[in-house]
Amino acid sequence: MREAERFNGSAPKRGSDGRSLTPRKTGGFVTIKDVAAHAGVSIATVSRAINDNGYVATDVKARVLASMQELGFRPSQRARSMRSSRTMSIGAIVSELVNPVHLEFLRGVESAANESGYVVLVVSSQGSPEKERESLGRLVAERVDGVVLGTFVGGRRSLDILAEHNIAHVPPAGPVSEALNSAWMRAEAAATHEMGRRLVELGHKRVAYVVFQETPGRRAPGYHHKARYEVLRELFGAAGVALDMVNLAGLPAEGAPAEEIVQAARSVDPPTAWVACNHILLPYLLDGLAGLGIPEDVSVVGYGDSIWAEAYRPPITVVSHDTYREARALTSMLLDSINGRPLAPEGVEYRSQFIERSSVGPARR
Amino acid sequence: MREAERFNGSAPKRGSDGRSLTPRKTGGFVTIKDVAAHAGVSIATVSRAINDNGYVATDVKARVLASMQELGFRPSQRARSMRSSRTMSIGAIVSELVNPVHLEFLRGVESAANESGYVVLVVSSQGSPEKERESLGRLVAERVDGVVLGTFVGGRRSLDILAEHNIAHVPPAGPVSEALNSAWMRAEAAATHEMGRRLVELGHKRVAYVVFQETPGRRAPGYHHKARYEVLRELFGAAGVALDMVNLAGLPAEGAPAEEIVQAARSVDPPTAWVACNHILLPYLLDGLAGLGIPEDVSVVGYGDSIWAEAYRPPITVVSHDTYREARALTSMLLDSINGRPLAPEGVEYRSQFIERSSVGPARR
DNA sequence: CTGTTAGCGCATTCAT
DNA sequence: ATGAATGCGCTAACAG
Repeated sequence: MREAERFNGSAPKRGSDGRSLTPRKTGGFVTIKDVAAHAGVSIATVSRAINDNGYVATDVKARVLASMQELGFRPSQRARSMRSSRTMSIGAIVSELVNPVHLEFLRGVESAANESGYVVLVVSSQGSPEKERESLGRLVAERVDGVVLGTFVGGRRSLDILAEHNIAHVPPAGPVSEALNSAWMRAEAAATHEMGRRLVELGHKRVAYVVFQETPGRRAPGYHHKARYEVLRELFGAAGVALDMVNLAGLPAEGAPAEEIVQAARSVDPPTAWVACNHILLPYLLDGLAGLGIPEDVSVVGYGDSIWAEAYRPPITVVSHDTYREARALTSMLLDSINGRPLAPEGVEYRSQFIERSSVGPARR
Repeated sequence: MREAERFNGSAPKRGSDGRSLTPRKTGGFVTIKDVAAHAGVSIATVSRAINDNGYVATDVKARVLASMQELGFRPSQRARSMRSSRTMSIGAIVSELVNPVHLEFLRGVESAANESGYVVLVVSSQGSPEKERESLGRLVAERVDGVVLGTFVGGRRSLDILAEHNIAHVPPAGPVSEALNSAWMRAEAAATHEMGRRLVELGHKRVAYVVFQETPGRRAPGYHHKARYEVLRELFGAAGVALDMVNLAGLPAEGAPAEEIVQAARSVDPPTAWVACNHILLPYLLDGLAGLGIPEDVSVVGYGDSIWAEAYRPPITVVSHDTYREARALTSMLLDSINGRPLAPEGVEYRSQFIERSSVGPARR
């Protein structure tokens, strides 16, 4: 049997022609009215029974619940939101769905949201501020109760969309251009500083910091790596260590190592330590450095940890933080705010850490 | 400034106390009524202007559009769905948000959905059939127009939830217990067969197939690896190669290699080739095999590709398919069906491939 | 304790 | 070409 046939059979589409003249009868879903009729009560009673709200005689309630079961009734959350102005949904936005760290983020958001009965709308900006605004607009149209910002690229203008529509969001809007979230930034800066000091200690004199190049249409989630870069620049400046920014035009093509990395590694005075600003860059960096011994020839550091970084030989040194935990905490905070619950006074606790593994060693002389 | 304070300031919650006496005025969103008042027309005219539907005088239309702009009006998709029985949303369900392959899947779903103006609700089952049903129930409550099944664990009973509510879904429901999707399975079986033949050819006499152990509360997305295992068992049976199933109780703890793998590798007659049934298992497998030379001592094969598998030294041989492309195609198919568009007669084209890299070599004698 | 009613935001029909 | 009125499914106010 062909695929398409089986598909058709399994999923008859509702309201088949796109333009029936009368409002379609809710696409064949069981409604509260059906339940009311079946149980021989009014819809108000059904509503009360569902929500355990107001007075309902015990036997009546039992009858209603039985009818619900039998008919397979699921109250429409959409209809509910019409009245309550709560949609029980939140949005999560990330720049691109390619970085395993984003998956950690989504996992955190989803788990915290689900625990509180919320669903998560996932949208991405694909690195484009324009696309980002479009995606946020979609979340507005869906009237999500709040938005968790993973990575975002549009800066203040994007946030204004949410502010304009009075949609709660985390992290809170600070001066985005400086640092999205100062607590996060502080933790990250401290760990970055620690990492930098270690490289200095090991005698590295030239360090490469690998980032994605920004283009007009495609921006990197800016506040992260720029601030880190500043930390390193300052530290290295004082210690007499050169810091090269290596810009990748994009994700290298399949099988071909990144040209920019290969070039930099072949230069007259090549870096003896390489830092990938981004977890997704790390494997590409490693691929680009193929042939060089780690850490005999070059040391390697990544941002963001994963089982792969740990399983790599040698295991890769990273600066990382528990994205899952932080996303969970951030989401809980958002939901607390939405529901008027008291917020934890300390906010989300960010803990970046420098995890030294054997990919880092003394600079080659 | 403390986190919580900044947060509160940035996201004033709407309808602060949980029980205002009158229906809340839509949480402060601009409505079609506001636009109508501002433009000095009726709401019907605004509606027509937005949707380019029916007759609207050109100048009136311009005025309405200007008012929309000025007021920052975004039509509520939720209110729209009330009438149209189309929510312009679809659900995507995966077992767990940990496997990078799932991220590829979500990326495919999201991109295809967005192109058609749909938003994606992401839910997970966390490997539990019960949780899966709950999550699907949430999607039903949200009245999604369709669901893309990534991995799922609840079998027929889960699908029945969708069928009961007449919600379109892909892949189509076949006899789940045998194979969710025969086209997919065929492609996967062919590539698996090729991989197995190669191992035989290289003289391997004992092969380990590493999977996650199922427990009552936690099931592996079954149809994948069982079917593959069968392919290998048959092939190896004929060739006189032993096939060991190595069950991992769960994800190994941080830093500690999986006990089950270490044990099997140390046995009297250890496997000379190892196959990870799952991309997320691969790094754990590599970690567990640490100390053994690849491919001198043991050969390694993974299911599902990623840049990490490629960047690993040696690069890891995999059986993989383009999850992103397939998820996109699957989603497009779902949307075509929902919108009554003709379906591509051939359905989704699945292409599994055996990608041999240097992690596979002759069996050690 | 229960039923009737109004209205959430929007698209649509029917009058004008 | 436009406006008034209706109803999608549901909850909450009010009247029995």
